[in-house]
Amino acid sequence: MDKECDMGSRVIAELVLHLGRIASGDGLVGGLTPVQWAGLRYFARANRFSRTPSAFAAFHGTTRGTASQTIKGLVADGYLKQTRSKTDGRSVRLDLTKKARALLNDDPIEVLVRAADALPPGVRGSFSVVLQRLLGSVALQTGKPPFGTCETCMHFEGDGCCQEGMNAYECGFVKEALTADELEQLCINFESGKAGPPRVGTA
Amino acid sequence: MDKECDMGSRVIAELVLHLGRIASGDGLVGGLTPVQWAGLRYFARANRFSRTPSAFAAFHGTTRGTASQTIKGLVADGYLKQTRSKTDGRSVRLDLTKKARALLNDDPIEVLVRAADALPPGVRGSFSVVLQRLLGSVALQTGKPPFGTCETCMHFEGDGCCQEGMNAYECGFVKEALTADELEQLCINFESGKAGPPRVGTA
DNA sequence: CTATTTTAGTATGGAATCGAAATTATAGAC
DNA sequence: GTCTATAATTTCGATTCCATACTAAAATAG
Repeated sequence: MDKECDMGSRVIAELVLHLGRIASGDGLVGGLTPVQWAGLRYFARANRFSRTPSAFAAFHGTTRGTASQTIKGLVADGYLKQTRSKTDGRSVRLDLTKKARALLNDDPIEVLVRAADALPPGVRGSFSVVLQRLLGSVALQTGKPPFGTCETCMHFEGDGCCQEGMNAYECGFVKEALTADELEQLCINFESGKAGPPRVGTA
Repeated sequence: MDKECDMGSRVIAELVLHLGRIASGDGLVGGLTPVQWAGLRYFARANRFSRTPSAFAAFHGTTRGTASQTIKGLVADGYLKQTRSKTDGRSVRLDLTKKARALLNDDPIEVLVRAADALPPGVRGSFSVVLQRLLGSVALQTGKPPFGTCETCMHFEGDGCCQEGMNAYECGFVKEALTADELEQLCINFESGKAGPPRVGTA
């Protein structure tokens, strides 16, 4: 019984790894390596506080040195643009170029996106929830940041209504206002804890 | 609407990749690289028809040359044992040594196994089904073998009852008898098509 | 039976990746 | 001012990966 459960869990773990491997596209796709694709995806999904070499290293589970190399290649090829922070002379922010956004249409994981898109909507939703739960659990065990979005972050404040003297949305961690777009972007400072806030706009 | 669906699917795809990456363990774990771990897992789960360098290359989505190198390293370190086929002088079968089976207890994906084990049984079951469906869809799009088990394979024959002149279980593709254990092992010749046969034993 | 083609597996060389350690530069503490 | 911590980069050796070429055995054609 316990054995049977354990077997099912191990199959799930192996399936996740296998699916990730064959979907990430072996070798070069569109001139980019799997690592470079991972970088492009990250900088496309991360919010402005998280588009740094260090945050990408943490997200990707590698060292800052390796991350720096990957980023250097993407900058040299014209996929990322570097801008130094004005408030912190050490910090650097990376932004995708138009060339990169165009290339993302040929992302090799589109095969997996299409596969997920073929699922019934209800199944897709619950599947996504389970994935995030697994990710949170693994992140907790390995001591890595879970990288969630504002939706379920304990630092998220605001209800979408512009009241006097306060912003519609705000991050209590960096003490800055957030645009509606940024609520869906990944953040390295994510911390689970608060129940999901009310959402407006695209329901 | 279509956009919203697409977004959810893309998030799912990225989650799968990310989860696979951070769960596969960065760098050496127990003296093995992630690729070597993948090899050990494969040869632990594949049936005797599939424990060959070519099958592993197909499963892992790499070339035969790379697979051969990985296997060479595992054989040299005493984790795999090579035996040449008696019927086909070219073919080679790889089997795990006791040393390898012992090491598999320290598999870095145990963090993901534990995470999956913490899911409610019902959720775990349906999650696994969706994973397999995604894998099948991706395999179909990329033209790779889906690598399933007898349970839903169209080549599977038999009902567990030893009748006169026929085996309890048999594979219609390689025309050989199967043991009960082998029904749960991965096979490169898997082809989806037949509804699941009745199962006996561990329900 | 012999020649050709196909298949299984193995080497080799170059490009790329990775991680550890050392380096530079800035921020903040005392 | 000095010291420590942090952000990012550089360098180096080991490893991985893929493409290509190669050997050997089996299947097929004639």
